[in-house]
Amino acid sequence: MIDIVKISQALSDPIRHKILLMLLNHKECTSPRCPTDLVGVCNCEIMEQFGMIQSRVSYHMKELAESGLVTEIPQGKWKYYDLNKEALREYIKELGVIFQL
Amino acid sequence: MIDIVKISQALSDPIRHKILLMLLNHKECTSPRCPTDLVGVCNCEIMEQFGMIQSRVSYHMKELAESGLVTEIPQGKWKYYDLNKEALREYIKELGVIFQL
DNA sequence: CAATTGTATCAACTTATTTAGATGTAAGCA
DNA sequence: TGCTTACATCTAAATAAGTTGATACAATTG
Repeated sequence: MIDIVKISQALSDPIRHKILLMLLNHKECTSPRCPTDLVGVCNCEIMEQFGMIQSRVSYHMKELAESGLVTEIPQGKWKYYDLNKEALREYIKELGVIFQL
Repeated sequence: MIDIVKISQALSDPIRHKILLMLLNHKECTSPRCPTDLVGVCNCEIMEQFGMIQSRVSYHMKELAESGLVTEIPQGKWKYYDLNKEALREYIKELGVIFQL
């Protein structure tokens, strides 16, 4: 079941909002370090894209994952993220239902 | 223009969420103090419904009004609030557009 | 197996949000 | 006009959220 307040909270931070958009439009990670041919965006990309340190990225990705907006895909040492469009769809659907739109 | 982050922020507080639902299902204020036959919910109702002091209600209603989710209707000494469904509709529409749902 | 790499978590700190109580202001009423 | 009522705003305090640097840990690599 969807938690409207929690998802709203996750969406209410400008950086998380940008990260979600990045996940949406992601291309394969070009870093030679990362395994290629994987779905999702890796932490290193997010760090580079926004000039954020690792623990900060980790914190925000955890928030997003706990809200359900993002799916975590651990790959050995690495961790990838995928936008959970279905959660977003349920969120807007639920808003429509409870506010009778 | 809709500010997704700001509206998400407004929605991300449990009390504000409840207030919005109250505005949605409001009936006429039964308090003998208030002028009748007015659209909207008055502050006194919100205070009573949630057992909140006046300054707290004032704070949250300002947040909601500034996000655009709520319309303020001053009536002399009183202030009434109306749920702005159109803002909610634009919010979910915009989410759909930017996240390509 | 030792060194390296990627991520998680912790503790300390900073910043933002929420709350309560006090005070201000303007409208309505005796 | 003076009193009361409804709401706004300010200040201070409490709580929550976000940031950073340090440390821990597990997977990978040489």
